[in-house]
Amino acid sequence: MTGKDVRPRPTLRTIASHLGVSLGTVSRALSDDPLIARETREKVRATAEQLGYTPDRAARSLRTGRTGTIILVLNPHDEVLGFSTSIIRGITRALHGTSYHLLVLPDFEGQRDGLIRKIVRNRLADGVIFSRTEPQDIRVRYLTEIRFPFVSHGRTELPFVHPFVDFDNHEFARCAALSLLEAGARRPAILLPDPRFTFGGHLLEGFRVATGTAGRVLPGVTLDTEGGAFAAVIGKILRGPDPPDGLVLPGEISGLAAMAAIHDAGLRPGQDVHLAVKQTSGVFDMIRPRISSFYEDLVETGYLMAGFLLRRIEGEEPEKLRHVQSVRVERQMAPLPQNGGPALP
Amino acid sequence: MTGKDVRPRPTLRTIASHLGVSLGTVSRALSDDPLIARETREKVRATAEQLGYTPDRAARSLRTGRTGTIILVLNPHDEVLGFSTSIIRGITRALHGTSYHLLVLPDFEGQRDGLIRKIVRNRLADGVIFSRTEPQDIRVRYLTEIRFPFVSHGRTELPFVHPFVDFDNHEFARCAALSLLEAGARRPAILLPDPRFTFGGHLLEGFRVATGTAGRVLPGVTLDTEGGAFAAVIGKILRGPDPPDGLVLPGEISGLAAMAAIHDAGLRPGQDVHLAVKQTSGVFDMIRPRISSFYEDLVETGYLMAGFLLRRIEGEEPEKLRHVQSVRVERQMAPLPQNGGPALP
DNA sequence: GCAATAATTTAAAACGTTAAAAATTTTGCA
DNA sequence: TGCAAAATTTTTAACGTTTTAAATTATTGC
Repeated sequence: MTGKDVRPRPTLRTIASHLGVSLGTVSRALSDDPLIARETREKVRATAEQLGYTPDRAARSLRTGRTGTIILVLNPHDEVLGFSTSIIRGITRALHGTSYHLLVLPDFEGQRDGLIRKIVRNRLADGVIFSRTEPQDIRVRYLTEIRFPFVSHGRTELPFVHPFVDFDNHEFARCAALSLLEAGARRPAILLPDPRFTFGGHLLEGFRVATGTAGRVLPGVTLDTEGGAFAAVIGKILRGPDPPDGLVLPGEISGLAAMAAIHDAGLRPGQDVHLAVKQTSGVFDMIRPRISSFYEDLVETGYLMAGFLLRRIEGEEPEKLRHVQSVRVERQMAPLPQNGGPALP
Repeated sequence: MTGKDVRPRPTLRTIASHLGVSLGTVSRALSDDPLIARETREKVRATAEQLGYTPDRAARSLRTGRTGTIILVLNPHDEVLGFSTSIIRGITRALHGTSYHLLVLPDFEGQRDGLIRKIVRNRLADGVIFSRTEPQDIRVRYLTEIRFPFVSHGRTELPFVHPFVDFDNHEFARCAALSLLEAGARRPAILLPDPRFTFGGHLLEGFRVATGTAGRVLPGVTLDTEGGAFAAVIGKILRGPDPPDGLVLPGEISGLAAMAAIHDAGLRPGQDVHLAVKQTSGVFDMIRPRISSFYEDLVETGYLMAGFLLRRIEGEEPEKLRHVQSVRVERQMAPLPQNGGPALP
C-alpha cells in the first residue's frame, strides 16, 4: 500500500550529499540561519527546490515537540446548517500559506474537558478551538492554567483574560426585538439556548433591553431542540393562551421550523406572528414571505479564531486576542481582515 | 507555551525502567506480540495503563512511515448547507474507536490533482477522500496507479475498479421526474451540475427515462450557480416563452432559490410549477408549501467512505469497496451499517 | 608571518518508536 | 547430567529532523 517503487523522497541528507555539505548545514540553511553563509543558503535552497524537498512532518514534530496542527473540536449538537462548514472554511483560509493543518475531532463523550485533556496529554496539536462556551468554562480554566494555546468561540465570566471570538448576541437580540416591535408586535418572545451557555445570557439581556417587561422566553424548547419537536412545541404555544405575536430566533433551523409551525397553525408568518432570525448561510434571503434577518458571519469567525490561535501559539499575550463580531444586516460579508483581525479596544 | 512543569509524559522507556525490563520488550508487549510471555504482556499493559502512557504519534509515524491520518479534501464549491458537515460527521463516526484522525484540507488551487500529489509526496496521510468525481478523473487514475488508498465520492468511467461511494442519482432523477408527472407537469425540466461531473450524466439519464422527449435541461445554470444568481435565471426562464411547469432540483440551495423565484414571479410553487428536490438536511420538511423531496444521507456517505478507506489501507482489494446509496423518501435515516457497510453485489 | 579572533561548517546527540538480529534463559529429552 | 531446541528478552540500528558543542577555515591586527 505504499506506492510504486519510485525513487525515495528526498531528505536533508539527500540535499547534503548532492552539495557535498553536511546535514546540519542544510537544516540551518533552509531555516535561513544567518550563521550560514548567504551563498550556501542560496545554493541549498535551490537544490531543495530542484529536488522537490519537503520536510518530514513526523520527524520535525518528534524533534521539536510541535505538531504543526490545530484542532477544531466538533460538537455533536452544532447546528446542522453548515455551522462547522463555515467555521472550517474560515479556519482553513487563515491557515492557508502557513504550515499548519486542521484536524477535526468530534467530542463524542461530551465530557466537558475529557477530550481537551486528551489533546493536551497526547500532544495531538499545538492549539485548539472550541465552541459552546460557558461562563465558568472548565476547558478555558484548564487550558489557561497549563498555558496551552486555545481560542474559544464565546466568552466566559472567568476572572482572567483569554483569547476568544464571540458574536455580539446582545446586539443581535436587541435589534431583532426592535424590528419586531416596529412591525407591531406587542408580545414578543425569544428562543434561548441551553442556559448553561454564556451567549444565552447575552441574548436575554439584549432582548430585555429592547422589550422591557413585555419580553418573554419560549418555554420548553432550546436552540438545540430538533426541528420537528421544536415546530410541535411552537404550534402548541401558538394555539395556547396568550400566544406571542413575535419571535426572535437565533438560529436557522428554529427559524424555518417556526415558520412551518406558524403556517401549519393557520397563521401568516410575518403578519400574525412577526419573525426576526439570525442566519449564517443566507437561506432566509430565499425564504418567502421575507422576514427580518441578521447575519452572523461564521467564515469570519473561523478566520479570526485561527488567526488568534496562531498568534497565541507564537507567544502573543491574550489581551490582544479578543474580538466581538458585530451584527450584519446585509449578506455582503466584510472582506476578511488581515493578520488575525482587529484587536479589542 | 508548552505547559506547566508537570512531570514529563511517560514513554516506553518510562514503563521499561519501572518494570526493569527492556524497551523493546515493552514495545512488543503493548502490541500484544505472542513472542512476549503472556505474564509480561499483562504486567506491561497494567503499568502502561497506570502511568497513563499513550504512544507518541510523531515517533511512531517517523518509524513506520504511516501517519494514522486520513484526509478529506474540501472543495471550495461544496454546497453551503452542511455538505461537508454531514460527511465529516459520518467520517468521524467511522473513525471513532480506531486510532485514525481526520485532517481537513481545502483545495484552494482547484487544480485537479495538485493537492492530491502533494498529499502523496509529503506523506500527509494514509488515505484520502474526495468528491466531485469525473468520468475520466485524473485523481482516481493517479492514485490507482501509484496504489495510494482513496475512496471517491462518485463513480468514474475508467476501465478499472476502484473504491467509491455514490448516491443513486439516476434513481433520484427518475423518481423525482415521475412525481412531477404524476402531479400533472407536462413540461418538466431538470437542473444539472457542471457537465464534467459524472453524476450529471446519471441524473440526466434517470430524468430522460421518466420523461422521454418531454424532459428538458435548465439552460444557463448549474448546481454550483450561487443562490441569488440562480433565482434570477429561473425567474427569467419562468417569464420567458414555453416555461417549464415542473423542476427537478438536485440540491437544497437550488430548491430554495427556485421556490423564491417562482413566488416572486407571481406563481405558486407546487401548483403552477411543480417541484421535486434532493435534500440532505431535512430543511424541506419545514418548507411551506410542501414539495416532494428525496433524501441523500450524507452522514451515511461519510461513514461508508471512511470505512472503505480503512479497509483499503489494510490492503483489502477495491472490488468489495464499492457502494451505491439508494434514494430515501423518509427522513428516517437507516442505522449505520457495521464494518464499512455492505459490498456491491 | 603569526597569533587572535571571526566566520563558517561539521560532528554528534537526541526526540520515541519499531523491528531485525543477537543474546540469554528455560524447557524437553536422552 | 548435558545439550539441543524452544521460549523469552535484550541490544542495536534506523526513521528525519533540530541544535549544541566542537572543529575547521578565513580574516584581521601587529
